[in-house]
Amino acid sequence: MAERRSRTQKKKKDPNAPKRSLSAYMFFANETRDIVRAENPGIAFGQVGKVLGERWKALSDDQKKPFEDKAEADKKRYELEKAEYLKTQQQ
DNA sequence: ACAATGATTGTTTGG
DNA sequence: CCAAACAATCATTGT
Repeated sequence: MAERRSRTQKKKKDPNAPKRSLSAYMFFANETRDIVRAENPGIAFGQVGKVLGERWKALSDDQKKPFEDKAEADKKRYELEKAEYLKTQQQ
């Protein structure tokens, strides 16, 4: 159910498309990518991705908290552009 | 009002 | 530049 669209635009949604915000995983990845790659010199691209995911959940909910916190802040960012987009499109 | 959907976010490496 | 694997997201939409 709900197949993941391999990503990369596929369909249009909105005229200005405010784009949503990032996910905690993105913030976590920003830091982990450094670690994972540091511990796995020469690791393959697809492999790192998997290892990353394992690490992500490997953390305790409290550890993801800091990441969620950033995701939370990013969401606000989206809200802002969304408001602008709505305003613009309404005009 | 409620439910489901879709679209999106960022990272990794390599030709 | 783009591709998959990884996870979250969560706002928008339609009836």
